[in-house]
Amino acid sequence: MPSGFAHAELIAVLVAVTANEPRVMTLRGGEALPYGPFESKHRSLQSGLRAWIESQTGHPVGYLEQLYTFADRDRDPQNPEEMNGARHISIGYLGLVREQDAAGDGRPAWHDWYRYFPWEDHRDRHPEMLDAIAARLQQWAKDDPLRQQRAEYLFGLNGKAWNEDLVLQRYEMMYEAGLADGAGQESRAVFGQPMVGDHRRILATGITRLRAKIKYHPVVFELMPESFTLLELQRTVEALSGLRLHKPNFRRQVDQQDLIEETGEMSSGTGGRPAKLFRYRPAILEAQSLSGARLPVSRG
Amino acid sequence: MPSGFAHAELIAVLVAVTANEPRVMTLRGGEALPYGPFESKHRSLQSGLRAWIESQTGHPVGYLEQLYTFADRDRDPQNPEEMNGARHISIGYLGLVREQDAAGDGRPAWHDWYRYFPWEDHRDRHPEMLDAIAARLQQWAKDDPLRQQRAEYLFGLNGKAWNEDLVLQRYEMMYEAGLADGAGQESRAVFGQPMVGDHRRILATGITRLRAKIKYHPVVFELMPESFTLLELQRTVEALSGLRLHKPNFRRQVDQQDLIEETGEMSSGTGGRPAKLFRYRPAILEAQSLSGARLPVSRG
DNA sequence: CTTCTTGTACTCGGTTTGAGTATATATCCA
DNA sequence: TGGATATATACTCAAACCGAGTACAAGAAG
Repeated sequence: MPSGFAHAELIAVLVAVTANEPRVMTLRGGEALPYGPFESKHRSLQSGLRAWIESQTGHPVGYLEQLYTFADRDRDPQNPEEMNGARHISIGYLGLVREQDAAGDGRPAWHDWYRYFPWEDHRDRHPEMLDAIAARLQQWAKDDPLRQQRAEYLFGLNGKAWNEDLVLQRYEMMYEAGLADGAGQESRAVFGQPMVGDHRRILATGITRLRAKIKYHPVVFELMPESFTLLELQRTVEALSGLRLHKPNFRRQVDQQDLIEETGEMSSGTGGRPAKLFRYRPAILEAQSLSGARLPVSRG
Repeated sequence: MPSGFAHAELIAVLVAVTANEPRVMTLRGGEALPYGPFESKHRSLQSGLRAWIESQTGHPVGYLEQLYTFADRDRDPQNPEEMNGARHISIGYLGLVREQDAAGDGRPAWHDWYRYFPWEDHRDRHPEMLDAIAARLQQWAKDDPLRQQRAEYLFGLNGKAWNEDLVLQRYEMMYEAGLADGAGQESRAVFGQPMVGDHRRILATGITRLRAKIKYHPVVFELMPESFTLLELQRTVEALSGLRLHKPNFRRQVDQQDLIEETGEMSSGTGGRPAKLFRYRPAILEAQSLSGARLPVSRG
């Protein structure tokens, strides 16, 4: 087999938010992400994947973005022989689909993504699991000040602030420390549900990307129904970020962006005062930047 | 050839900044980016590519990041038969190397990247070429209000502000309009030096990524020598972003980030008052975020 | 010693952001 | 019927940040 040839496939992190929980599409009882070889009939990977996903979920993909190409040599320790010398390449994609209506005929299974990363949900309480993780990490790092410092930073220990964007880096440190996968040292407890091969890492990559993206690009709306209340929008962002947001400020931000408009209708009250319904305004192309970082430009 | 097998290679956008000009490494007299099949001997793509680059340039790569995987069917219209059915995949990387000392023995050629995108340099004047481009675009869009609006947004026409981050989107629109490549309609002038296949698009992807990245991650320092003055740092950022920055504000920002420290030495005056020399402080891991986007978090 | 060029410190007003308060309008249930 | 409860929505206020500009310091060049 000539060098330069490889076995290549697509793998997708498909996200939906239902009932304020972020969900991800899985196979094999939740232990694998959907994947498959790509067909050559479509012009671009993007369009081929889009068609495939729609056939699988029965729903159009609102947003699709390439995530990362995974190609390290020891990716899949399960069958190293099968590919007789060729490298194994997976091109990962992140896709957002609108709320799926209760799992359809049931083949694709959607699972709460916090099942795989329980320590990432800081909406209602500080996850207790974090204390156990911190203890194990501290032991792992006890002879290495750099590791300690990094653990503090990544996991918000010793008064450091929690940064919701560091999903992948946290997972990688846990993996290194043997807390993520039973493969190496199987005696001790492992945190979060494992997945096949490196699928959990790929999922972490997807979550990381999405958490970063919602801050400066209005992709959340790809997860919302046609019309929604401001609180529903907020709950969706909270579900993704794993944080509770400050309601008045959230509203103000959304308002300033000019991304939504009233539909004129009201929500059919689910317990409190009815709320105005809004719809997304594909605001003059994707011109908006939900708070783009700035350089100190000079005029003249 | 079974579906799922593909011809795979690496392609690199290698950037350095010399004499306040952003340069990119090229082959074939500046018409191609460096590329090649990957070797299987290294554990990860990253480490293999790193070794390869260092052997080519004679310099260590400071920063290396995966860019994008290009795999569309009609990527390389030059030799569609050669791969008998297998798809052609290129995994693109962005690499930053420190100032190369005057091109060494000359094999790898470094070229100012504005040679390929002359309209992207707004440091000293509004590029005249933009007017010609605007005219051609306006004609191309004259029957389509959406195209018009998008052109205004992308190219800062009719009083709209110029956004330096939209390099790739601008290039893609020009490509669509037939302004980027002589292949389609060869009669009219084409803007910027073309490259082989889709290499120019890949370069645009790299520039886009880098311009976005310098705003929230301190990667600029990978392009700087050991010690440098604040103005040198500013000039480097300006070279990359294609903008002039406001000096006092730039200094304030850099100061606040706590990313650099004085070396104690002074610059050997190149014309004016000597400046303090600074060095990068690998500030407590990559904890810094040069102005991270915020969500309106709530406490409690 | 004057002018040029670059470096460095400071000011000032407008905008954004974090945090909190007050009030409106529904449903639920005793 | 009339709280209690839950949600919706409008304001306030101070701190931080940012864009823009000014003033002055210090070496180099003529």
